[in-house]
Amino acid sequence: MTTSRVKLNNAGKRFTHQRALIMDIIRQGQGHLDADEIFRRAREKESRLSLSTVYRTLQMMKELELVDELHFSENHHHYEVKPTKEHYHLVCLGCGRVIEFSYPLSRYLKKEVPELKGFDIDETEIRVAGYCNLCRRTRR
Amino acid sequence: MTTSRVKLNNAGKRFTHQRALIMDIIRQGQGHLDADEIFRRAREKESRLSLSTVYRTLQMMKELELVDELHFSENHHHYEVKPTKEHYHLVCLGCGRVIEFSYPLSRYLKKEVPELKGFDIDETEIRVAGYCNLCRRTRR
DNA sequence: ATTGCTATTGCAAATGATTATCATTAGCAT
DNA sequence: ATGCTAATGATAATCATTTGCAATAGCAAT
Repeated sequence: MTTSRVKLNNAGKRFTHQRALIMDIIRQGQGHLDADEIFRRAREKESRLSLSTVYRTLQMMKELELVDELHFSENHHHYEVKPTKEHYHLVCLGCGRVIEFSYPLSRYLKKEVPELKGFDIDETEIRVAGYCNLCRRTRR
Repeated sequence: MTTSRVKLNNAGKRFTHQRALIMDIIRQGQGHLDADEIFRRAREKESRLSLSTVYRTLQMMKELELVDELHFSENHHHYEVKPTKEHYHLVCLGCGRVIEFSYPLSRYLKKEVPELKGFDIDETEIRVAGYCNLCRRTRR
């Protein structure tokens, strides 16, 4: 998409086809791919792509606020395109499935808590962990 | 403390002094130590302690619900004793400082969202990232 | 107390995730 | 088309966590 090209150029960055590819994959990934999965999918199109490039691109897109990094209960992160509508995540501890839900933060959380604690909010993440309807059946 | 001893025994686990030490350190750590910091502090008392033991103990304490694992914007986790009062965390992106705030989840988030999505909730984590009053001054 | 079973430990090596180095390649302003 | 320099690929380095295994030590039964 041309909008990311503009955003990159404005930041003095180059619009490479590796970056375009990685962004496309995240966009199509429906919001919860990890670096390695992005790498594997991108490699099918561009077999010489390096994993370093994936990490570097993710890092950069985070800084330019084109993507958000999500922190689930794992030791790697997940990525989604910067969302237009406010939403958070249910993560299934059984199968790893991620379900989005929309939720407008209360005034209390957005204004009063940060004021009380003298804090400038950059981003808020809500992660609800549990078991999806398939997995709770299967559990012992 | 004798309560963790009982909890361990009930689960068929042994109460070793390594485990007692690690729990004490987490308890005194005021809720946001990572594995390596726990290891370093424990080592001052018990110089032969192994890092593996720290990881294994954390894993076990998580399963027995003696500690909670927190996921900040880093690639390692942090640990706190299972809290008695509901609270969540502000994390400073400048200095890493962690500030707790109490916040009762809305009925909507606790009941309606999971029902709507067919989800059994295990735990909920809210992470507010930003800059504390010291760091927002220092920023360019 | 002593014994015996086996969970737990320490150590070292293995694995997984991410970052850094550096020579080569390729955007993009001119 | 040209030149400057950011970005890439490949590899090695680093950080975080897990695993395998022989030695050790809880703890239940004597």
